[in-house]
Amino acid sequence: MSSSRSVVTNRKLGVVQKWSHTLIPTTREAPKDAEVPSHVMLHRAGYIRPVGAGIYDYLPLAWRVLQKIQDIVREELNAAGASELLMPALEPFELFKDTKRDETYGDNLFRVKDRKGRMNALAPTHEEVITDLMIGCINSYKQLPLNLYQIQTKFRDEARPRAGLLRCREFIMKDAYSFHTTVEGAGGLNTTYDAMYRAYTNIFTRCGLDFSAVEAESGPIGGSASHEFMVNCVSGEDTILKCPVSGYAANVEKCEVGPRPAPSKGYFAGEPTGTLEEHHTPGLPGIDDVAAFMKVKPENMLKTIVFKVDSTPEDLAKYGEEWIVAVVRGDHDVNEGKVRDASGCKVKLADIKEAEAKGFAIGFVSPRAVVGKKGVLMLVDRDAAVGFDDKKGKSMFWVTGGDKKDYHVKHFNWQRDLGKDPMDAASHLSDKGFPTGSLRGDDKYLMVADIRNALPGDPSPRAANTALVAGRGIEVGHIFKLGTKYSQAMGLIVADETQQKHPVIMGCYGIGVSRTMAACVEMSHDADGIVWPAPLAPYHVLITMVDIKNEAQQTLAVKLSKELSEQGVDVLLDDRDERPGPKFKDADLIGIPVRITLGEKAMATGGVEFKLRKSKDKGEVVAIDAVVAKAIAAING
RNA sequence: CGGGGUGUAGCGCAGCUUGGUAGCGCGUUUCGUUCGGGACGAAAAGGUCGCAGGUUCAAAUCCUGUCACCCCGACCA
Repeated sequence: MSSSRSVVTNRKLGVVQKWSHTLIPTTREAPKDAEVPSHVMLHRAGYIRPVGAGIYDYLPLAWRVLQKIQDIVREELNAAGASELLMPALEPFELFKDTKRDETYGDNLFRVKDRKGRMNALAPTHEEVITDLMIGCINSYKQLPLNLYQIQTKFRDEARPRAGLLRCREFIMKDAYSFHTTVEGAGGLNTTYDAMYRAYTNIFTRCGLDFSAVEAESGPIGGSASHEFMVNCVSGEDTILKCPVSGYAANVEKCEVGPRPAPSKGYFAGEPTGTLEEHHTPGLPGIDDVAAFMKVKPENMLKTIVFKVDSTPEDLAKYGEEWIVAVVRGDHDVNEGKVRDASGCKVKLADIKEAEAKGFAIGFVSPRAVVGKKGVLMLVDRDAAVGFDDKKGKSMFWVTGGDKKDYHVKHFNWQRDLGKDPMDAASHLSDKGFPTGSLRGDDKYLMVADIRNALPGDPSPRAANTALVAGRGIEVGHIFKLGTKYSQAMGLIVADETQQKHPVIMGCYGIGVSRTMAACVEMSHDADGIVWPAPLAPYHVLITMVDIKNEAQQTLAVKLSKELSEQGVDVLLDDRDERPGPKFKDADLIGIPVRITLGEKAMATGGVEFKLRKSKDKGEVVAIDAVVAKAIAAING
């Protein structure tokens, strides 16, 4: 055994674990509060146990899976040029005050008071800590670029922890931070970002996951500055849209809608379909309720959402309070990020009381509400900015709010009922052919833009005549171009060749390690239990002795375990004094990829039974001296 | 934070309406018979009914408060 004790070795031995010597508390039933498959399976198979809301023990099997994920993460990040370090989970609260994240993170930040009465935070992420570290270590461009990462427990006081390991208050995360003097060129942020994108692709591919890399809500630098890595599975809580031709994929929060032809008669143009009728619509909370009551389809309604501009103190002094009113079709959803981008203003959903004081009858607002109000820009989604239905070849029929409580109107017409002609107000066309307006202009109070969430069936933004298709996913990784947000706020400044001082440009890159384990189970399980991809399985091979008292089986179990582990295979040996039934049930539950069963019948013919967890058949008998090679081939295959 | 729900043995549940000495299944322990997909028989251990008040001769059960957990929504670098 001397070789295995060598300090320097190129061998990696597998482990052999006897089931009776470890803790695998399988259960027939899951706790009633476990609903999602990963939660049920990880509990029943003895991987996790709840400690509190959103807090779990990782039992030996789970910890082995987590370590395998971490090993892959380390190898790929090290190969991508990153260095591992470890920062504390506990940090002084002042660090969060510098970047105002004590406010922006809000109640999600765990706060801990120490014996001296000083406030500390349990870190939800480490931008502040690492920026503070770098301030003390880095002062020249010659020391950059750098890419540093850690794998560590993170804390977030989630409003509602749920779905087992998928949304926890304490979880394991890999977080990386890169530091640069430039965005472009050698050593720039983009180079590292691309390297991390490749590293993430390698990591999730090596984990055996079916995943998509999708564009996510952009960072402060703009462009495609953020990508999410999503495990594809129907139970995912995020909706993603993909273009089947170009490979473009994006989170629904971000997804662009491809070019659509402008209305044939022009935006807003169309004859009234009838006189504007007022209808009393009491006690109808949603668009669908109103639509049903008015006997129209939601797509014939206009939904009007009031945002308030999050003004800087300077703008507030100069322009006063400013508002953005977004109009979309009733069956569409307003996308706040697109409203922000189209208007060029940071916005937030208006406070109901404040908006009502301004004269917006929240819940019953129509486009008419903006007319005559100062400091209001109306953004109209292109699908709502029409008056003529080109498909039907006749003028559109709109139902919208009555601008007073419990009233809606029918036969709203853009040109007639706004009080001003919108075609005139929005007479300037953007380079995309949209009418444009501006918040601080005089009479151009409205503009047309893409401000709604994309939907399946919408045209792809990257391929002609192609429709977007929907999928669902679980976010397991996120890479992000941070820019100078933290370096500027905290003063991480370096001098360049000409002694000019610049804030350092940063990127950050996260992987939810514990969530990846759960997402993998969501993606890969059946009615009987977990089906691990070999790279993440806690053990590669499960050897089951049908009768532990049978000496031939004992001898063979030891022999096969030794041969497999010497080849680097991790072996779990079911040596429990149980009847075969429960052993097979447990084998399926815990999901080890290869099961080798030592039983009298097969051994009488010089063989053992060999079965893959993922296959539905009953397995086959394999000659004893061929089984090691066959197992390794199956694991590597 | 809004809406809904649940706390009774390790797990899953019944009992509560109509107050009267706490039960079932699984699991656990022992013995026997079994032994290839969650065996059978016998015996046994295990619960201050989430917690605190109150009503009552008497509270798992009725009342008040409180805590915990879960689900839907809001939220989610």
